[in-house]
Amino acid sequence: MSRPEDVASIPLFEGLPGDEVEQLSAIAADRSFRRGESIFLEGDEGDGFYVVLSGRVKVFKLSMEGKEQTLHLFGPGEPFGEVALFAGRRFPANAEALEESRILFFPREAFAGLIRQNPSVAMNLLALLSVRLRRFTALIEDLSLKEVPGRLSAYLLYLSRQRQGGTDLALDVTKAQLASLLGTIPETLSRILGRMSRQGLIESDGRRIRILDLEGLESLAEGGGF
Amino acid sequence: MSRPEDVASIPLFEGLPGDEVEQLSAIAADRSFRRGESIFLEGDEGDGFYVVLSGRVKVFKLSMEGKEQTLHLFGPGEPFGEVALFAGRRFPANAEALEESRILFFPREAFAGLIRQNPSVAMNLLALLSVRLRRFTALIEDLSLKEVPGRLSAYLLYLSRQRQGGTDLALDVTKAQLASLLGTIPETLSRILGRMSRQGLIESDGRRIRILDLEGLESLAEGGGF
DNA sequence: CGTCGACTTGAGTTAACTCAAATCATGTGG
DNA sequence: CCACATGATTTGAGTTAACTCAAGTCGACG
Repeated sequence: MSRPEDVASIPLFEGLPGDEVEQLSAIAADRSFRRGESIFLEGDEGDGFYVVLSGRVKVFKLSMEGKEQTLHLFGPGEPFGEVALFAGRRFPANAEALEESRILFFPREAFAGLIRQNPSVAMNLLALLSVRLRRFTALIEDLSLKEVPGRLSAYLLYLSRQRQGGTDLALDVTKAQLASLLGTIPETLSRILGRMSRQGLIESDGRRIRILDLEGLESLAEGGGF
Repeated sequence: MSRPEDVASIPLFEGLPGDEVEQLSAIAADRSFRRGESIFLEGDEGDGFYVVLSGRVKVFKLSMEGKEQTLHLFGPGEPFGEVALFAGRRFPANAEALEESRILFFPREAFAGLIRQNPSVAMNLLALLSVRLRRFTALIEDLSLKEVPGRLSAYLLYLSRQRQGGTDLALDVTKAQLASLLGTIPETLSRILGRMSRQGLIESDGRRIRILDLEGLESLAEGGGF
């Protein structure tokens, strides 16, 4: 159903013996999704989990009124939907392809044994879930204890760190997407970008953002007022 | 350092062979904390993890201005601080005893081997982290997509479910604590309890809350307006 | 009985939201 | 190469949930 080299390329399965990889790829389904296509919905039965091969996937919550809170964006090599395997059986959120994406699906049974036999897979999973827990902790902190400018600053600083401290950033998501990631709405994000530009903290042109005052941003991200 | 029967009573170690329990209890430190005493601070090096034997522990984030967001309350049998073992090495939040508590500390090295040798411990941990991830997902949803009355309703319904659908609830935390759990402040919580009482949704007297209109609460928790 | 912590209430402020509309960017078909 | 359609972004005006600060009130315990 899927190619062994694709399975072997997944960090989660790093160091897995060749025959196990073969077995896994025999049962994994290789699926494609178009931009905007739904992969699963909150409440769906979680009969397995997914790994992004190419493209990008958004995992998000939806409120009754239609507001969206993005929990996480996943790119190539990253697994998602595993939580349903270990607790609760149902997906706690929605997943949708942000662009044309190729995605592997591993059915649940394929997996129980694998983990027992391969402690390294279990360790990888533990590390993975821990990292995600840490991210969620940060998101909760942001939502509860920071205002939008603080969250935006934290995000920009995170991007800057990811690029070895570069101050020339190019958003890899739309601003509406970024708003959803920060727990706000596009209008608010737009106004705050404007304000931060006027104050000389950043320079913003479309998806290109240049950081002008790193310390100013840091103080904002820590919780300093405007 | 600690008693084997205490270690054996921890659900995480369920089904662990006797000699492993002995080994673990030999290296686990049995510590006591007074009400309000700090167990660790955000940013501290995580050289191990903890399990509550008795009492209660609050894990929380603190903002610059002193507002607190409770992430989780832990009771007897529950481990906390494990995230630092698998990712990041440092605690992402603060922990403090809410009351006189006895707590076991397991140093990091005690553990790496244990997991490799005992798949069931690894599975227990995976399940544990998954449940926590699910809770955090719900908390993020609450903070981002619901207003305080919705969060409070969800919490009351959760308490009611925990008590087999009973409608007579007794808070086991102070209202200030509850406010922090819901991501708000005591004043706001107080006003909203008042409003919900006036509307006949609940009856509130000190820490005793009686649910009068289950459906009304459910509609609020789903995101319906007041 | 006085004190301390927990809780409530009042008054005023504000960040962020909603709704509506204008503007800009991009890509497609003619 | 232009004109329009579509989606992304910005701007404006008005509203509101929840916050801050300040001042009670309540209740339990020494």
